[in-house]
Amino acid sequence: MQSRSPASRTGRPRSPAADAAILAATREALVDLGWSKLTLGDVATRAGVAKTTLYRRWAGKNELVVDAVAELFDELELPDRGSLAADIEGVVLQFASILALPEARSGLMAVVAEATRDEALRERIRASVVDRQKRLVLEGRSRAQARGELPPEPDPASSARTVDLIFDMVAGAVVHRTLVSAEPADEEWVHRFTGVLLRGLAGEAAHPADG
Amino acid sequence: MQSRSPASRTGRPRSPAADAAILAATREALVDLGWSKLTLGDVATRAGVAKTTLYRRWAGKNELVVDAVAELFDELELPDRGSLAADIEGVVLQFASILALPEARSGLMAVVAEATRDEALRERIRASVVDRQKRLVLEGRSRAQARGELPPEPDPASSARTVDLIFDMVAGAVVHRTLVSAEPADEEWVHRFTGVLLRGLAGEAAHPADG
Amino acid sequence: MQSRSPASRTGRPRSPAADAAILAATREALVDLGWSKLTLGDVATRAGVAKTTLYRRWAGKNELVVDAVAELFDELELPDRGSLAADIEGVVLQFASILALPEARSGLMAVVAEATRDEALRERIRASVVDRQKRLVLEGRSRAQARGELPPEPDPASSARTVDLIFDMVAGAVVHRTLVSAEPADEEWVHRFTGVLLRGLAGEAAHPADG
Amino acid sequence: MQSRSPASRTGRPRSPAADAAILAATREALVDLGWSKLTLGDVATRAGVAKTTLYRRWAGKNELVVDAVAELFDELELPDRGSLAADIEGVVLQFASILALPEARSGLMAVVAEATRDEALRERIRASVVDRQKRLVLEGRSRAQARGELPPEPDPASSARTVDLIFDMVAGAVVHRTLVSAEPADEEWVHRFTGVLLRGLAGEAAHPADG
DNA sequence: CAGTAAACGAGACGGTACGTCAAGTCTTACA
DNA sequence: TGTAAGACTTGACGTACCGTCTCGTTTACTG
Repeated sequence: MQSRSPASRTGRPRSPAADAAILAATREALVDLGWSKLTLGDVATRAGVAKTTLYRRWAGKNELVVDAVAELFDELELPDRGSLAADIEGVVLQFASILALPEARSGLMAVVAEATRDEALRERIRASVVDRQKRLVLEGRSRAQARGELPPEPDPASSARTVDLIFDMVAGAVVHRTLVSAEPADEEWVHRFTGVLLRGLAGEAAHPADG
Repeated sequence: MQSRSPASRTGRPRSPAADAAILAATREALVDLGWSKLTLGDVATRAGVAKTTLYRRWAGKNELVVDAVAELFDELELPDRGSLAADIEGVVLQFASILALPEARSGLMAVVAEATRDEALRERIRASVVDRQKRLVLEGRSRAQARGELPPEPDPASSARTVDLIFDMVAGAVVHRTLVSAEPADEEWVHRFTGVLLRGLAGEAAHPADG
Repeated sequence: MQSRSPASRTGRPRSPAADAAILAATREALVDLGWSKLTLGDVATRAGVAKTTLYRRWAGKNELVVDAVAELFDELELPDRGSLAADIEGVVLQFASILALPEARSGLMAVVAEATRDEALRERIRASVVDRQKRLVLEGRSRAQARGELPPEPDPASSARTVDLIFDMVAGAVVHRTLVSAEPADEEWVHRFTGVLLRGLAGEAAHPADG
Repeated sequence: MQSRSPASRTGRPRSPAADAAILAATREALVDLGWSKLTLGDVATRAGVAKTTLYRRWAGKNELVVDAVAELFDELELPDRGSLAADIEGVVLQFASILALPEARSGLMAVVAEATRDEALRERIRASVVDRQKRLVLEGRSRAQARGELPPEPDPASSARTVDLIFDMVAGAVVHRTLVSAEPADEEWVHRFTGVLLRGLAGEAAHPADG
């Protein structure tokens, strides 16, 4: 989340506890206040830390919230439920349950909005949140290939494009359902969505770029 | 966007030009500054209007930006390209081209983020932006039914659920592709995406709730 | 103390009560806290005014304190005690009694210190505090001339130099006695000092520039 | 300037060079920045010393600056120019030349201002700066008595009062001339001032407490 | 000549105040 | 009554120093 030159060996070392306290306080403040009313002074107070300590480690509200929210996604993992469809449903449900948390709802869309005008922030989100979860798609696919549910990938470039498409469709649909439509992404919805997605992708393998 | 009691007949009437000027100034400011640096004082100045005038018509930044962005979506229409797939590709491309506008990118996600903690704002977005475009899905479907590409809807409740699912998938995927992945939703991508979606939905008709 | 273009006729006018409240609060804070612990935020709070209102009218702590202290000196006046020596003793005692006020002690030397590196501030002090009181020296001299205690001034240039010298000696001695030596400039001291000064000046008239 | 218990005999001794470096850096910073912008962190950096080292030796900015400025006055000495008037002119000119140094101007008045609310600081200034120079007055008087220019002192108490008065008048006038009037205390001015002072004091001897 | 205790540099730490900025309200004169 | 102008209160901003602390390192005296 931040790094100093490894050469700096001198001086008082940064308190490692402060990082964790600040990120936890940030999530707590997101729940209580939401993004727009969250102030760094308040986060510092909640964390029992001076404002300067916070600014020494994060450049601003955006970066702080990205890191605080990103930690929520680290617990995602691909369950082994025996079939591709069931595996995917499981991970989509996990994703939906994270997006149901108020600390994620409030913060995530806001930093995405900020990222539309801030390339570095966009990169940080991609690195901390998005790319970190792409492993799930890859893992799910290779597991399905091992089961014989999917054929091996022929072309790496087209494979990457497919992963990206899947990710945009899954993440986009769940986010839109949860935040814009404000309806729960519950088991029934996830089941329907996964069905449409997998059937569509199955066809995609047959008609990779036709009309 | 605002209403006065019909009884107020006395006094100086509100300038109708001011509304348009303010909304245009808002979009201009969104382009120049983005959501977070946009200030109502600046919008008022750009519109050649006093801050008081602006506050008399909108409750705050959120409401103002929703209205300013909503106008952008009014130009969406369903082209008649001869087939369901082609029609959908056309409207998705239009949607993507709106999301490519900086005034939409900056503002839309931000108000969605705000809406996670503001029921009234969420309703305003749904009314001004989302529901207004659901007509496209309905129109596309009935046109396809007229062409014989789709069977008539049997059950209105399941029909509504399907429309919602389609909308979440289309809007979500385009938004995610555009704003998070920060890749253009160009013809090639839209073609692939539409293919997956329609094939998936075609199967959905056959297995409406299978396991 | 501050002036706006006379053309600004529009907009809400500045509250005239705020000026007085701020200056009084400044003196109060000088008494309670002294110069170095006085903060503009605290002054604003005491005055029942927002910090921005204060900054709209004064550029900073220095300018504010000069104005607050200058008002203290406006009450100085030359008593008519019947003789030059008695008149001067009277005014020196008044001056000493002002310097005995904690709000003057704390603030005056501090702004003089600041003024060593700020030409504009030095000018403001001279205009607000020093020059405003030179009238006392001039008035005392003309009154003494009317009484026949002093001869009429021959040369205006040398006259101005003499006034400056008197002022430096009177103000300097009282300030040093009060603030550095930290002894009271009481009647006995003022009497001795005035005696030395007047006898010295009487001689000066006879030997205006001897070697 | 600081003292440690004589019992501390063990451990690394304080660097004697650091004291000198810090005081010199303080004067340098006074010249460059003036009192109010001088920071102890900056002084430490200029002295090539850590902030902790500085705080181990001085309690704060006030004490540090008093010591740094006091050193400037140590070079004052009474020249033997053959007459009381000439001797005094000489020493007043020296005093004026010190007050003309920016490091003295900036710092001296500021610490005097601080001293109005800090008894210990006032005592430190008196010990380091004022009393140290009173020797000049005493020395000048005894030399003049040796020359027969002044009668021997009859009463020690009245003598001390006279020394104090002289000191307040000399130091006060030069300081006011230099810092408030912001005019140079040059030879011509010093000559006029000294003339007034000595003639006044000569009379004082004749009328020690009359009107 | 090893042990020890203090001084030292570096820099993080909890604070306080800074001066600025925007939000949203209020007060004026004018239309 | 609506409007433009701009003063008003409020509260957060991000920065700068304060004076303290905690490190790892250096340097004299001492046993």
